[in-house]
Amino acid sequence: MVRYQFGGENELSNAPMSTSLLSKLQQDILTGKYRPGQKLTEQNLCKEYGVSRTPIREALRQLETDGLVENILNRGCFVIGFSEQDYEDLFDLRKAYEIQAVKWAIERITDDEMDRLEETFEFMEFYTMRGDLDKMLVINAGFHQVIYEASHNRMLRKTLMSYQTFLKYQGLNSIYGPNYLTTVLEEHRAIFKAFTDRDVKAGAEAMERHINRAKERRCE
Amino acid sequence: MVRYQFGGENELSNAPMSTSLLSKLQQDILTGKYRPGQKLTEQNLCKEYGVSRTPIREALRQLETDGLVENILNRGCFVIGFSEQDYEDLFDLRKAYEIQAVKWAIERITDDEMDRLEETFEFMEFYTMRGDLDKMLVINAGFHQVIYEASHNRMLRKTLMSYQTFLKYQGLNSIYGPNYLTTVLEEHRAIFKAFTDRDVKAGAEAMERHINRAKERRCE
DNA sequence: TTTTGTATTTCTGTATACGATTATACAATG
DNA sequence: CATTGTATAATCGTATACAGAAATACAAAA
Repeated sequence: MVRYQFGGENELSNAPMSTSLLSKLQQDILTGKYRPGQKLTEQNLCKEYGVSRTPIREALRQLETDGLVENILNRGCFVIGFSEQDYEDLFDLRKAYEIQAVKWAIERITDDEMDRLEETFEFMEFYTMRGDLDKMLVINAGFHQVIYEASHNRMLRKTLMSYQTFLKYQGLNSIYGPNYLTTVLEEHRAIFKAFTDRDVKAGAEAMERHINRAKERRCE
Repeated sequence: MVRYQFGGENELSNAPMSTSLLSKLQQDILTGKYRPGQKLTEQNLCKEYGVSRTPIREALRQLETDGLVENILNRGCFVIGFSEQDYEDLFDLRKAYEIQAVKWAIERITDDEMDRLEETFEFMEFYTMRGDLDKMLVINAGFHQVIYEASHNRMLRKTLMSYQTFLKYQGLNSIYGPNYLTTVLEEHRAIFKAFTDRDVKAGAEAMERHINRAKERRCE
């Protein structure tokens, strides 16, 4: 079974050029360039992104399965809107999977992945001290991503990655706020400790607390 | 926010004809017509399904985001294989979501949905008595689907529906076996009772037991 | 003014065409 | 015999073409 390598924007290790088109569309929808309910005309998108209809249509099909647009026969693609309830729900869905991820990760993590987790956590400590918010956003995401990798489950990783992307562009994972940086660090420390202790139960509990707090402060 | 209506094969209420192509491909991959690692050549698929490359490619893109095939740049699509571990894991992933679904469903179920759940459960009792296995497979799936609907969360519903499809074609939700029919009925009865009692905690526990048992007997 | 019918335009769904990349076959060379 | 280089064929990615459905515009009628 082929596994993808840990990386930044691109999902696949050897992504086709059209993946960048998909990412752009995804970003433009999630950041609100295209409003919920708005029709995405293929020809307009062609002009907008400078490609022909074929790659546009393929990207739209992927966005459809991702649940970002809805395709109605012979009428076109429409941007799907999300309610306040949807946003709240998302934290619970994510929580369920993050807990499962940390459980499996603690059981299955390789030495190499453990090294990366430790390294990432140390970066987090460093940038928290420095108070570098932008770097922290990236490192925070990276910390969770190492856990996704270490869970060694493709579906779980894929889903949680897409949740991250969703939250990122919706601006729901900001860590701005009073002392959020240090409290988030402590939450992550508890998770990291569960890894060094190889304590699945503690890891699950720490992750649950982490996401619950995140939901409260609407951030990560 | 538009919601899809409860239905059989087709995900969307007004599905384009090409959705049937997607379903066929999905089925053929999951039932093993195309083996893991096998390359899916577009022209071969064109001949096989009697359409041109465009709809084939769009279907492949959707299968890619569904995680059934992997697309490698300029080399083509390859069927993804699943390990024994993957199959086991799937029950835990599904469990996490089914529990969340039943929690939300008990809180959010409408009168109309409650009627459908009751009706479905009564069918289950009837066909269990009759020992009609084929009907039970459909009704079982339907019982869960009503819960997905009642959870009123699009993502959750979509994911659990795709898990059902996966399990169906992989033959992992058979209820064949000694007394499985009656034990499954009792598990579902506990879930149904949680709805009539409006007891979220009991519902979650009943669902957890149900999926745990399902994992044990590798069925639904 | 509102509604209804029709003609025109627009857009989607599908098929086909073309350039670029990759795989294959086979001869030349060590 | 194994290996490398080249030519050919197969296949992918993208652009374009065409048929049919839907939206639009507008005139005619209530």
